[in-house]
Amino acid sequence: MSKVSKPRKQPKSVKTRKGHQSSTNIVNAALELIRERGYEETTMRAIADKAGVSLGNAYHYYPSKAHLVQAFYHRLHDEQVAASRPILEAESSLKARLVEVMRMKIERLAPYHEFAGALFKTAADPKSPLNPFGDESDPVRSDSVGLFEEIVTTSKTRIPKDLAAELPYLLWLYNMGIVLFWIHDSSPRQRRTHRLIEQTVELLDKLISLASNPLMSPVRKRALRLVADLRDDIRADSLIDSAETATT
Amino acid sequence: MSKVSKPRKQPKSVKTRKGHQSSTNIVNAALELIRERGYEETTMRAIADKAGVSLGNAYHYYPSKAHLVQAFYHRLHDEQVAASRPILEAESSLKARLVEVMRMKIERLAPYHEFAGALFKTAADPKSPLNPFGDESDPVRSDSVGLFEEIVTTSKTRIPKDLAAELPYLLWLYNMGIVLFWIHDSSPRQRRTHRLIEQTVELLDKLISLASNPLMSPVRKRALRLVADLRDDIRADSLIDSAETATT
DNA sequence: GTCTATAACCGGATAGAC
DNA sequence: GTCTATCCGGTTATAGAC
Repeated sequence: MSKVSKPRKQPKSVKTRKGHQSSTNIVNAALELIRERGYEETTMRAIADKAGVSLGNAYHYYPSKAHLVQAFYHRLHDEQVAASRPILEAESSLKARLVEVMRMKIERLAPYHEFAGALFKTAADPKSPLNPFGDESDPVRSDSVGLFEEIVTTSKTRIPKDLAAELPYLLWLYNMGIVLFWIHDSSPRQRRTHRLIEQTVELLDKLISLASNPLMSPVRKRALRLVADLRDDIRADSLIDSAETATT
Repeated sequence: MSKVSKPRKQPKSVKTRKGHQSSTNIVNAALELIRERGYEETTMRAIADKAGVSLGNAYHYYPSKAHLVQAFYHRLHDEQVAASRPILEAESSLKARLVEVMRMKIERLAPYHEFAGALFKTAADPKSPLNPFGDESDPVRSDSVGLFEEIVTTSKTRIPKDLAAELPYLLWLYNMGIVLFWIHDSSPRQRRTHRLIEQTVELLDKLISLASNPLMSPVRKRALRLVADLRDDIRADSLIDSAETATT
């Protein structure tokens, strides 16, 4: 979990040396342009131009603009994971770790705030490769859940076993929620998102101690079972397709 | 709250009788086509054609395709609100009401499931008129919150005052979450979403009684203050813009 | 000043020749 | 693997008609 910058597979089979060259040229061009100008302002034509290939050729390697954006997103994510290392070493309580990691995450996102909406827009489509719940996001997602797992298991805060098992996934969901809020947060330096993080982490921390109370065991168990179900279901999605009529 | 089909304002000033005619022709054409073919398959050209106007003319009345979709969404929403009337009369407990209303909502959404993703996609952009948190969605949103308000206040379930004040908004958020899940739910008849509703409402109900316990008062108060803050902030968003540098 | 229409732009995506 | 030529659909510019 949370190994940084493992080589991501090429979207389309790259057989020749020249092919490899073109392919990487394209991602690099895309990455740079997106960083400079944002998502919508970066046209496929500009990317192809900068990469020194034709438009059609760019599409030969990356089936859609979203796939290129995914590469951008991957890199961002890797940087975030790397940047959490020092935080985990400096802090040992769950609460402090969460606040710091979440703060850092949205701070690193800050330069992209103005076009994050446009980006998020393409991610919202279930069919998009950027959809955070989808198959194609699986590597990033597990990596991210892995980070939260590490935050939880190596923290000095004591947490009931059953809760500890689901907490990483729940925290990942929480982190998605914060990002969603951030996207819609037009306050000066996204101050509101920062406030939200502080307050919700505070609350989360309290809720975790509450949930650890033996009296809460029944509710906790029920809630955790629900979470586990849903988490598995997401994975199952891609397998079902038939049996549609049989169950009607 | 929850008055059905109040006349929605025309997007662009309509001064003449003929203008009014064109304007409504366009929405009607859009509504019908979207219902039949879905969002992406419905082109602006097809809408204009069916409405018997030119493409440019359609844009004279509706500044973007998203605005036309908004009309579709409004109608859907009105129907949902109307359909909850009988449920409120038949059920008096908060729990039963919530389950039934949520069930009904997604049942009515069912015919549009396959293209709901595409639709949602345009709604995800903060700048889109369809963005559920945005100004342009305000009428629908308050209407919807109003429905939950009625569900809460006229239910026989006893709820602490402070919680009751924020609960409608919280339930609206909850309902958005369910829709988000539904969009990604590819199980046969969206069975998983139904299961999710049953289980989460069950849980919500339990949590509400727990939160009503005087021992919980401090946590509850803290959580509610947070919610109130955020809710107000969303509205404030549109007012800020300057002072950016001053706070840096 | 309100409506309507035609023509064009722009950018994501595809076809098909080499 | 690479290119050129096109398609397609949202959007815009602009000019004439009422």
